[in-house]
Amino acid sequence: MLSQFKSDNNIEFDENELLRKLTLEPPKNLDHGDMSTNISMLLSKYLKLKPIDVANKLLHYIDKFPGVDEVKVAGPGFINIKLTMSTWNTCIQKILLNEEKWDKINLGEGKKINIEYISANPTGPLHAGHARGAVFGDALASLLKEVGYKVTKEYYINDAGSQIDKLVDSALLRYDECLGQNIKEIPQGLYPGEYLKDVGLELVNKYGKNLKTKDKADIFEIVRQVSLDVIMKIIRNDLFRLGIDMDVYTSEKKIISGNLLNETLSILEKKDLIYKGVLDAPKGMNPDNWEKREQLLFKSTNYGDDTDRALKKSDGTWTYFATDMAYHLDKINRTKGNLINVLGADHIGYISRINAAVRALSNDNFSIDTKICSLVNLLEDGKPIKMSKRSGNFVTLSDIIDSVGRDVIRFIMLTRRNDQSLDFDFKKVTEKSKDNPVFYVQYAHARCNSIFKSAKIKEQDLSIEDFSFLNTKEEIELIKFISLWPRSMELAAKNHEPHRICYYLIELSSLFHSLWNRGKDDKSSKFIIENDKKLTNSRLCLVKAVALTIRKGLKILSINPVFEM
RNA sequence: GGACGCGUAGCUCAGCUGGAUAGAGCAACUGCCUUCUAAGCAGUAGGUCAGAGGUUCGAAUCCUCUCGCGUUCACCA
Repeated sequence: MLSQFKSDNNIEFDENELLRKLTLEPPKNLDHGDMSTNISMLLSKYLKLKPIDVANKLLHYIDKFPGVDEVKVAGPGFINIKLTMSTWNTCIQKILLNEEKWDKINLGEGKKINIEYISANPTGPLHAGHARGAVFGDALASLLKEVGYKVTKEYYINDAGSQIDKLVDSALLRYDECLGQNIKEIPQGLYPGEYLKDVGLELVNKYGKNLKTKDKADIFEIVRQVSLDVIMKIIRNDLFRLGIDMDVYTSEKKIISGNLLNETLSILEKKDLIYKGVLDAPKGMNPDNWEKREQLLFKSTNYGDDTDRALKKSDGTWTYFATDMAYHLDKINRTKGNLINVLGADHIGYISRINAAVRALSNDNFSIDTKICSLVNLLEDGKPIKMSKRSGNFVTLSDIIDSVGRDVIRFIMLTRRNDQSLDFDFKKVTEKSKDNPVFYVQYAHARCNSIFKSAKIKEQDLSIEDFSFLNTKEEIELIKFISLWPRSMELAAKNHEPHRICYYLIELSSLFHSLWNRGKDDKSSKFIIENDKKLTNSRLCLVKAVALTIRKGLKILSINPVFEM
């Protein structure tokens, strides 16, 4: 159409440039028709005419397209297109004939993508803060899978480093305790949590008193392994209860003992990205507190970081960042595609160096998108819940699952953009009202199901033929909204923003509830009309399409649909 | 002091990557259960999108500066 228009008007413009800026999408306001385009604004520059006049020129090009009912110029020069009623009726038919496939989009094209999330230290059970990253990462993973990526869900176990020494010491204390020794108070700096009693018990079960007779250095590895086994079992169980199943658990210790650090180093060396040097004190810091040390450094500033980063400590051992680089090289090698990290708000300062690392190690072939999940404030009826890590008195993920259930946690934590902090109020999230979106969406689905029960027909027994009976404004609006589902999913996936799925479902539910209530004031608007089988059938098909879409959305969020409430 | 994020209705938040009159829920006020589930619906009221500039046909959205809030800042992990 563009080239036709070009020659007709004898003008020149860059079609690619235009197509990039061109929009053809359903407008916010449904009164503006079904599709809307800004093409006349874009062309007005070349034609040296007002957008409105351009639009009027364009009208007769557009109304020749099939399925177009009416074309109007509006506002500053938008061209609004109204599609014929039958377009929408066939739309519902297509949906029901291809229940599984009608919304398939192939954004990922089978490309691999690796998403690392949770990666909580294996020193204790998961707590509330972990829950958000866990749910977010998991929903994002299944969303990406849904749109055609090959997704690997990965957990990095930080089973090396000083926190493991602390863990071993804490475990040995509990071991003594299990052997009947009075351990009194847990010393400062060790992990006080009760869960370590299980580790002590396991050590006694496996080794009896035998560990007592040996040097600490000799038993370190044994205790370390038993502690990790017990705690990772707790963590996996917490994740299982949240409905999360990771594909890969990677051990930091294995990364260190393998050859990856050397590989990393040689890649950086070849690219001239490492040097021995001394870092300057950060701006604003008192230079008296600054100790100058010569270290092996990575030139992350070449990739936009504010300062270069240490790979080795001054005593020559690797930094955490160095092993993390090696780990990311490992992920790049395995994935040969882009990476995603889901981290907590306290890792904000880490983003730019890991970006630099991935770009350097992948030769700029791949990139990493770091999603930061902001803080979760736990509240009980508006008042903050006090937690103290010191006393081991903090709310665990397991506690939350016990009190509100998995579906509520998942939905609430996803009904917010990841970079916004989130209030999680135990009282509010179990409330059953519109204030609580979980029940709102579930209720819509339960109502769908209830209609089929009243009609004494099963979803799969509906006849999918004639939908010309669906013609009220509200029905068509609902069909239109359902047809937007693949687009919503695509946008959510492209932007790595699973919260959009939640908001879509809430809006869909709202439209459905509204349609339902119409039948209260006006009996002819009910879904089931006693003596009109055809009308009833087509309306039930619409209900089915709603139910299908809600289920698809909930499936991505790993939330079970409810059939009765 | 630097980095990153946030600032939208009294409160909690969306806003489709630059579109038309900025939207939901809660709280307030009006209505709707003999009816396919009222855990719901319809309506009223509530806004200088923190502030000031800039980019253009057009800005809550992009850029710059200012203010406020949050997270963070060397060999920890």
